[in-house]
Amino acid sequence: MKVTREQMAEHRRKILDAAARLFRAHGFEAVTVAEVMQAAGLTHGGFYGHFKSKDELIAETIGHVLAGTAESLEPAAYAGGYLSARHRDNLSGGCPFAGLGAETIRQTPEARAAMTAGLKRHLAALTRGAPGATAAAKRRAAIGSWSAMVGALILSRFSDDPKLSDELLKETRAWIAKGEKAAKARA
Amino acid sequence: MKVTREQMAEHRRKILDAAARLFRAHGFEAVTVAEVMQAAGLTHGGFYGHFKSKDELIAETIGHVLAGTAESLEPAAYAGGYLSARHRDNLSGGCPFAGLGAETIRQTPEARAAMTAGLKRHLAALTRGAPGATAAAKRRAAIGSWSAMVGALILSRFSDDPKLSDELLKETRAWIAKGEKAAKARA
DNA sequence: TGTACATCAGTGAACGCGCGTTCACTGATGTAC
DNA sequence: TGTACATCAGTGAACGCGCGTTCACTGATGTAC
Repeated sequence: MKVTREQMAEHRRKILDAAARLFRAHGFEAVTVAEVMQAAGLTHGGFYGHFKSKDELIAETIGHVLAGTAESLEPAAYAGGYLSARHRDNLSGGCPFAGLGAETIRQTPEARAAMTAGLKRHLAALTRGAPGATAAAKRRAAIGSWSAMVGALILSRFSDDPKLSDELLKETRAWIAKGEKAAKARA
Repeated sequence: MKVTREQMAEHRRKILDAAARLFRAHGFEAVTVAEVMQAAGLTHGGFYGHFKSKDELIAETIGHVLAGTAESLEPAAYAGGYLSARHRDNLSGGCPFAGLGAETIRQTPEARAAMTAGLKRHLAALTRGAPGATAAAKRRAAIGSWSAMVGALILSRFSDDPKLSDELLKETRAWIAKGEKAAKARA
């Protein structure tokens, strides 16, 4: 049955929220449209009233989950939470770049564009917060430490040896902190 | 029809080679058993004479593609080829950790174990080649720079802006080289 | 070494299943008067 | 403001398709004698 405009907007938000969690937990391909709709409290048939296709949902979900980035992020401090066991073990609420970045390569141009736009905003925030004598040095520190965070989180997540997994997080945190300390001394 | 034992062993190798290329190019889920067998020059029905299931193929393929690691790798030098446009654009022949690591989280325990074993060997080689005053410093440099390589490759691959994509590779190379130079000065 | 035949790697049609998507229908909404 | 009805968001059965896997069959291999 028909619902109010406000309810429909809320349904759309719920679908995107559910998709954001399910995609990060299981990947784009393994999650079905019916699962997303059930998680949103709806039936699968209504999906196509909100989105043209599953591919459109994927692109919209990336934009949705990456909306609202911080203004400025200090890389070493940010790495403290990012490279934590809590974040590693929280797939469905975790970083979309680490969870879905590799899969996004094979998605539609719209999905890649949404992911790229989010990455640019995130790097801008890290660049603002990074130490460094010059703008180029700040940018370099932001890119280097952010790449290390994403890589370490992915490696630590698939590692089935808990000691190695923890070591990857801890040593990458230390590596980023060391680079930052050196940059601060120079600045 | 029956083939010689040598031919059967070669067929198995061809299946694993084809799977290694296809999985890296399109991911574990998007590649079908029939596609792998066709790429190996066989028909899909014969697949189950070589492997118990697609899941077993996945685990065996990871072990196959990660077999034969280098003895010692110097991180900054290794990053030169790893963080290159050539490697970024070569999905099917590229690094399995970057291409399949994130997806491996949701695969069977056997697949994760094969990936973890390969990562340990790779980190050992990078640790041997890394600069540093102590064993702990070498290990830290290996983990930090390797995480940055994997992360930067993934980010550069999904980025649809060529300038950003190139910048990610270049700045991460520079970031790793800078860290290495500082470590060498200390050692 | 040569022959007879049991073995078994590979073939290709067929299976059951779950997916993305469609569609006829329902009934509350919200607009025209 | 109240009423009549056209609109349309959501439902759930159904669709076509492609997947992983099975299986009866084929015919070359390789062993027993």
